[in-house]
Amino acid sequence: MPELPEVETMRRGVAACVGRRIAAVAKPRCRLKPIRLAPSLAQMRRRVVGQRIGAVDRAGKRVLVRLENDDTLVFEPRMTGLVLLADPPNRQHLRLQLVFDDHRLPPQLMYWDRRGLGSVRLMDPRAMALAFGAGQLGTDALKITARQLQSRLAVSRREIKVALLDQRAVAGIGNLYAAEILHVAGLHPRRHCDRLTASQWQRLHRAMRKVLQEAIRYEGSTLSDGTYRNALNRPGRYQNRHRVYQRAGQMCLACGSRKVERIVQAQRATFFCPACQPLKGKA
DNA sequence: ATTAATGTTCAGAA
DNA sequence: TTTCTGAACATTAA
Repeated sequence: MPELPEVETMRRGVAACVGRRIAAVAKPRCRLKPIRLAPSLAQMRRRVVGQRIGAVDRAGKRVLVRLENDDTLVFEPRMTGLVLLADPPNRQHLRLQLVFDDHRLPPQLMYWDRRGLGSVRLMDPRAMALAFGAGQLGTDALKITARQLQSRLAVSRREIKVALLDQRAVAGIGNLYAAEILHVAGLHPRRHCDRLTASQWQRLHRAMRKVLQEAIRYEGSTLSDGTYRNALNRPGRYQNRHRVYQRAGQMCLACGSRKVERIVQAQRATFFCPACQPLKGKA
């Protein structure tokens, strides 16, 4: 479930390999269905081998490894993908290796993906502009202003929880952090965007920054399945600080008066406190 | 043994 | 145009 805090944590870890040169690209043979890789391994080799890594950036929930020749390797972890510099959780789900030409440690950059829904794509500047520019990906959740957030979302008639997941409106928020953010903001997940006041948009914006920055500080959330790991294969610690996510039936930590509830929106679980997050009124 | 649940993105439909 | 639905995949829990 890598969302903005997890992907940002991966990015920071992977940035340790800036300046190193790629000597080889390998796809470990696994009997699983292969992940989406573009272009073909042979073509990717031709364009990547010999290149030095110039920078490591993030766009929403994707890790961008910039090469000297202006190509970019785009890692999209989706559900269970990891970008690693060290020791993957197992051999079985290792999908791609980029081996460095020096003899320093760690020796390689890896893409690991248990479910294999993610992808690794090599894109030139034109492809990058096409994929990330012009309304494809919204402003990053940590860069957007309260005013921008309101103007992008307030026209929608959707429920706020569902709208926050739309990456074209604001980039980086997923199911877990949408729930946490709305709890801190004191907004019911079923509130409709076009019914929020300016001060509620401000509260939402504040809550969004607070939760995401806090989660980055704790290096993201590793849920009970233990899948998410940072670039050094270490788990995050933010799961211990969740206010509502996956806490259905337990007392709300903020008010202590009501139990956290679980509902389904857009076919996904939503968690919230009915006391802290009223559906109607100013709150 | 089967089925549901997990959560991100995209194609295609409403 | 906007919003909704189901599929992609692997694994675990019920």
